[in-house]
This record gives sequence, structure tokens and C-alpha cells, in this order.
Amino acid sequence: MILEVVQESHTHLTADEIYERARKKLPRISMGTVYRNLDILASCGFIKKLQPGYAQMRFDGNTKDHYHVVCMRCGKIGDAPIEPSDNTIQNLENVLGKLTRYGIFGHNLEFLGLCPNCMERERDLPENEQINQIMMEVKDDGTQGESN
Amino acid sequence: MILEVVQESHTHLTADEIYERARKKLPRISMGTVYRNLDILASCGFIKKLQPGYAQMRFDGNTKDHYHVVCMRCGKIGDAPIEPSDNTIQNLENVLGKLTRYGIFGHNLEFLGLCPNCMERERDLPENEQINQIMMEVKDDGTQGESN
DNA sequence: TCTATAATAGTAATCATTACTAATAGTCAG
DNA sequence: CTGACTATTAGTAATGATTACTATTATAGA
Repeated sequence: MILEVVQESHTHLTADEIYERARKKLPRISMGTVYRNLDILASCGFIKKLQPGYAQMRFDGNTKDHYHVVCMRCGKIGDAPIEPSDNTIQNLENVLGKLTRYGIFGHNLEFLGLCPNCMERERDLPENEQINQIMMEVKDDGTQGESN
Repeated sequence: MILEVVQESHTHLTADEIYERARKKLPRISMGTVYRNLDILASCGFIKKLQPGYAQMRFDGNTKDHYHVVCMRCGKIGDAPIEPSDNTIQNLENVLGKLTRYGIFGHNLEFLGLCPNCMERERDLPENEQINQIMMEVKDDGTQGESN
């Protein structure tokens, strides 16, 4: 049933989103059961556990190799309409295997950006200019004296 | 001082590793101070905050664009001796910007593998064969009957 | 029906990170 | 130097996702 929930949604759900949806089908299910079964499903390869650079894991019913676009603001994940075979990253793995003493077993490529929703919100924030200016001043570190 | 700690180490330290080292220079420093200053340093661009698909953040004194090799077992991070400009990922960003309604501002590429230490340990585990076999059986799901 | 085994619900524990607050350090005018 | 004002800190409490634990419940077979 948990597998169904993940596969039916074509988004990339967090554990608690999966819990919510699972509860509609099985109201007495517990969070522990959700986590345990997600782990089992992932370790058997039925789903994929995504760990973007954010607090929560997300789970993907699409186990085909593909890349993601991660929203830097809200953490939402979208599929990148790009074929992994179209590029040269596979070759980079081979190169790395020879250049380093690591054993290389794959790679993780995610594109960082803002989802359509957060893009809109971003435009409405007047303080963005200020922030950029402050950051530049700090970087300059006053080595060239202050202007006015 | 915290900036020094991060820059002096050419590894990719976790917050508590930085705390330990900072304490040797300033024994009364607190964890909160470490976190706060790491955040400030990162938001000013003096260091980089890495968020590999593992529990803890890590911090990098090298702010030049470069890729990492992440150990799947222990989480250790190494630098990948590969130039970001040598490949076509930048182009992929542009493509994505046109194909999706996301605003794309960068990408995150990390190679997954086992560090030299963990590679060695891996070889010594006799149960690996068994695990692989079990996983294959589960995936097959019995749809083709069992071959003894 | 009885027994043995596996899975579950509910709760407690963990652990990295963040938030909070009282205390400390720094700055500067007088 | 003193006092007042501000910024930063230490120490601790809170948070929140995940994991661990345990008593209970479901399942399957004899």
C-alpha cells in the first residue's frame, strides 16, 4: 500500500506526506511503519530515497535514472527533462576511478533553482537589493576604504 | 578564528569537528557560536556549506567551484580532481531553464563511492554475496517461478 | 485451536541544528 | 576612567526528522 502511495503520486513526497496519504487508506497506520517500509522498498529498489541538501528525505516512485531540479527556497523537487545518457558524466566516473583511490559507484546531479511559485514570491521582495549590497561590502572587507 | 579552522584543514569538516578544533584555540567557545559564525561565513561566501545526502552538514574552506566524492559508508568527502569547466553541465542548466518553469541558478554534482578505508573493510564482509542474492530474489518477485 | 513468527502502533530516544536568554565584551562620548 | 548603549557570546532549552524499542496484534501452519 505504501508502494502504491509513492507510485501514484508523481511528485516527490516527504515521509510525513506519505504518512498523511497512507492514513487515508489505513487510518491506524503509524509513522514507524511508514519509515520502516519506505526503507525496505528503497533497499529492494522499488522506490528511490532522495536526500537533497535539505532537512527531509523525499521518495521517488520512478526508479529510472533521472536528474532533479531542487527548489532552493521550499525544497520542492521536480524531474529534469534531461537524459542521463546525453552527457559525459559517466565518463567522469571512470576518470575519477583512475585518478583517486575511491571506488566510484555512481553520481548525484541535481540542479538548484527556484520553483515557479517561489520565483514569483522572490520578485516581490524589495529587500533583495539591500542584501546584495551588504554582502558585497562585507566581501570587499574595507581594504579600499569606505566611499561616502 | 573559525574561518582559520575551516581554511587550515584541507578536509571537509562537520560542525562538531570544527567545534573541537576551535575549542583548542578558544576553550570557552560554544557550539552555538560555531554554528552562527559558520552560517555568517557561508552567507558571505568565505566558506561553503556542503549538504551531502547525509545527516550532517560539512564545511569547505575552498570556495572555488569544484566537485566532490562522497563515501557512501562513512560520509567522508574528498575533492574530485575534475574541472567543472571541462564538461557540459553548464549547458544543461541553460537547457533546463528553457524546458522548465524553474529558475536555474546552479547545480550540485557529487560522485558516490567508497573511500579507500571503507573499500578495504567492504572486501572483508563475506555476507555481501548473500545480500545481493536476496535482493535479486525479492526484485524478481517470483513471477517466473523459482529455479532451484 | 494452538503455537510460532512476523509486522505493527504507539511511544520514547537520538542527534544535528536552531532559538533563546542572561551575561559578557566592545565602543565611544563626556 | 565612567557610564550607557550595542553587539556577541556561553549555556541551555527547544525543535523536528528519523530511529529504536516494546507490548500488542495479525498471520500462517500443524
